[in-house]
Amino acid sequence: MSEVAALVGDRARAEMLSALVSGRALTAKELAYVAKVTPQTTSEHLSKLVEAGILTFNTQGRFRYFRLASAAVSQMLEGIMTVAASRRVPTFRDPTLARARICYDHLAGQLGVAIADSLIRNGHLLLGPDGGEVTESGETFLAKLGIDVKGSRRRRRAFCRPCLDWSERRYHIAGAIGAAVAERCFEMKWVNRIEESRALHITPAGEKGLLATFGIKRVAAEKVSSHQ
Amino acid sequence: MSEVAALVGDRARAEMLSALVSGRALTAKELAYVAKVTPQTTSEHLSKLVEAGILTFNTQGRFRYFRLASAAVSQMLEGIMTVAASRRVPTFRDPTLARARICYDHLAGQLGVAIADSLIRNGHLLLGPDGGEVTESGETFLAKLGIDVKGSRRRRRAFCRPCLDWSERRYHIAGAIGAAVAERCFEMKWVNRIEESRALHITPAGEKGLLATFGIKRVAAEKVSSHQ
DNA sequence: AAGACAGTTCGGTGCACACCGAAGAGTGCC
DNA sequence: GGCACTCTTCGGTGTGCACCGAACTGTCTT
Repeated sequence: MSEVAALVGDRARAEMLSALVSGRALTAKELAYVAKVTPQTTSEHLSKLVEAGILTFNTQGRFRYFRLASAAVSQMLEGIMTVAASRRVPTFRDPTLARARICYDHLAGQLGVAIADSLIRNGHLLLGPDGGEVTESGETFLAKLGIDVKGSRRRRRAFCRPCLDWSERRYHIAGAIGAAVAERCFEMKWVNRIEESRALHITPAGEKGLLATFGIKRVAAEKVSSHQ
Repeated sequence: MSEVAALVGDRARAEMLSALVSGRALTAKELAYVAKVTPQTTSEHLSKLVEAGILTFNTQGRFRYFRLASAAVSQMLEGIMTVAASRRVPTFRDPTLARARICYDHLAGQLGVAIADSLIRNGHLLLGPDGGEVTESGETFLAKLGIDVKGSRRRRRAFCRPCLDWSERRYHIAGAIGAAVAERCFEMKWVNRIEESRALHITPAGEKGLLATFGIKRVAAEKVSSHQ
């Protein structure tokens, strides 16, 4: 256990892993940039992480694209982040990140929690610490958005999993259905990735769509959450 | 994130934390013993872990009893262990640990998985990566064992949660109901804690009871699991 | 074939920190 | 009060390892 934790325990490697929780595959040079170390040092770090089964890569020409090796790794990192965040003063280095961000492959932050809330309020979703489920009305509702719930359900991975949000300290939707919702939001250009970050930008079309679909009024305008 | 992971990343501290995943509260001296370092060194480690919100302690006379600070910490450690175990060759340092052990406050290892399997097979329990639930017939069944399912359900903590077993690579029951089952097994003297370890010993009464109740024939006799 | 660029390997430097011995503070028992 | 015991604080030592510069391999471009 200590070997794995020690790998995550290095500042530079932790920065690289945080960047990869976005689910994207990044090249060694990009990772060097986010970790603020030279390519030589990055290379050492990456080979250790691959050796330990935390990352995998595939080579395309002279580029090497690194990504998290498994969902177990992603879950481990979320676990560490949750403990780390629980200690921190409620000041976020990046308020954009608290507003809307990507968490491996699904939406998180105020936006992720707001979507989950809206679905729950309207009887489309059940979500608790033990797990989650989409109701029949939810299946119909999401179909109108262009999401194939039955298809998601058939996939091997967890279908609907609660994910504890480290900034909001509440649950948002993960699993196949969480990924499907996020994918549709990208496709419809409701949200854009902000370069070099897990943060997301909500487009004007997104503001409209989110209000019309989920009744979400500008997450940006919401006060910093009021719990604890 | 890196600070928290770095704390777990030290060999001695990781040994202490592993010992505490058993859910028991241990004194500084006991932790010094499991970590194989002097009391002075242990004291430093413990104060760092408390400072970081990973451990808490309560003082009783001249003793200080340390325990994990929260369920989030426990979940983080399980996550790290899962990733660490996924890499290891399928040789366990301690086969007793693979057979039956305590995982925070519930049963794990071959025994934990076998109990979950039996309950599922008989329609008493639903358990998947997304969560779990006890059925009506399960409620009746567990009541006969002396477990108050409704009472467990009312508790604030997660009621029935899947926990990925690092030795079996399959799910066993965690959450309030998992803790309740474990507690009853202790009360009925089906299993005993083995000193200084998370491992459990199955008593002769336990062998009988487990066979009669769950149809489990000696987990000790089972072959080392056949996956991967 | 030459140059540009991505990534790796090697060798050396410097710092952070785990560790222990010695000494001190607080508690319990007789 | 005196002694035993648990735990902590302080100071000094040793080492593991992150880091970089320099040099090398491999791929793409022109």
